[in-house]
Amino acid sequence: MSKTFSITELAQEFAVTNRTIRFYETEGMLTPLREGQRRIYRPRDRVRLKLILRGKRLGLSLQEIREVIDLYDAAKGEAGQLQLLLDKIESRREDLEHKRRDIDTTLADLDDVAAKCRERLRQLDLDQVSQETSDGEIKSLKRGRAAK
Amino acid sequence: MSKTFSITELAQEFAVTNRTIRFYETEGMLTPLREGQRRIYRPRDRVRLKLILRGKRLGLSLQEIREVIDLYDAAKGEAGQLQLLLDKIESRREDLEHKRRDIDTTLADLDDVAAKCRERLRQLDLDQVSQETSDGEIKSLKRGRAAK
DNA sequence: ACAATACTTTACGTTTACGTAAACGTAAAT
DNA sequence: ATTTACGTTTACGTAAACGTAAAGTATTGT
Repeated sequence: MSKTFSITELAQEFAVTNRTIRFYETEGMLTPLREGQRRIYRPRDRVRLKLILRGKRLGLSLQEIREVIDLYDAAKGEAGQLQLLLDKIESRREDLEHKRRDIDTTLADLDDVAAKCRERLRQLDLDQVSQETSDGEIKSLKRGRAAK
Repeated sequence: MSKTFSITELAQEFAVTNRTIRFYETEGMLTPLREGQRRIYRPRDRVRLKLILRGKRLGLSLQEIREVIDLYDAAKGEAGQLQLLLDKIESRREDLEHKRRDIDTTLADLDDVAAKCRERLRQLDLDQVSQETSDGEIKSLKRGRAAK
């Protein structure tokens, strides 16, 4: 009923190699069906791959990604496990929020640098204009006027 | 005038090994002064180390981190370079914002799982209470009532 | 029938980011 | 004087995450 995918389809959709997808399988992170020898990926395999790649973008190791995915799966688990699970989730949340703050800080820093950049560009423009109006033509680009 | 640090001070402050700090130096990412044979780290070295480690938490490779740091340094660069620099900054910003969205998505997912978790816990509690009131004591934990 | 296409397994190679051990230098404390 | 603490260089080792052939299988179009 629901759609399935070949290895190459998935590889292309997510811009990874077939080898990478097979590797994730040997690591027990994907479990496609087989049709004879060929791998058949169901939507749930695709979701998993998506989770794996998202984790990678965040700099998680495959081991950490495995743990995250286990969190999802563990939602099937029973009581005693549940509190432990909630604890793990909380800890993961703290890690992610830390990363979020890192990102925000970095973005602010980049803004800062970009602002100084644009300022400097404006300054160079002005230099040029005043040279045009006072000189009638541009001789050469001034260099070395430090931005303090 | 301004404070300096020994390698171990820095290592402890940021919870890395001395080896790691030396490694970053061989990679040209840190350039401490020397006092005889010993390395003397200035505040700017400390800032760099902080940038490096922040980058690592975000999953950047040392190469990528180098490029980010170059962006900061390149703020000394002149005109022709400036636009190119702004472009690089913009591209890095997009990458970070992508990661931010990834994080938000993941946080939302985790919330979801946690919610289902708590719900299931409440359910288990209720089962237990009804068993206590109807039975007078707890026989065993029910299992297998799928959450659908 | 046969070539092309898509997929498979097996297995060794590679890069990154350090770990770890060996052997030694320098300065302060006992 | 020598132990202790802290640092140094040199160099081989290693785990993670794939890359990259090599050689075989299965299906599909002509």
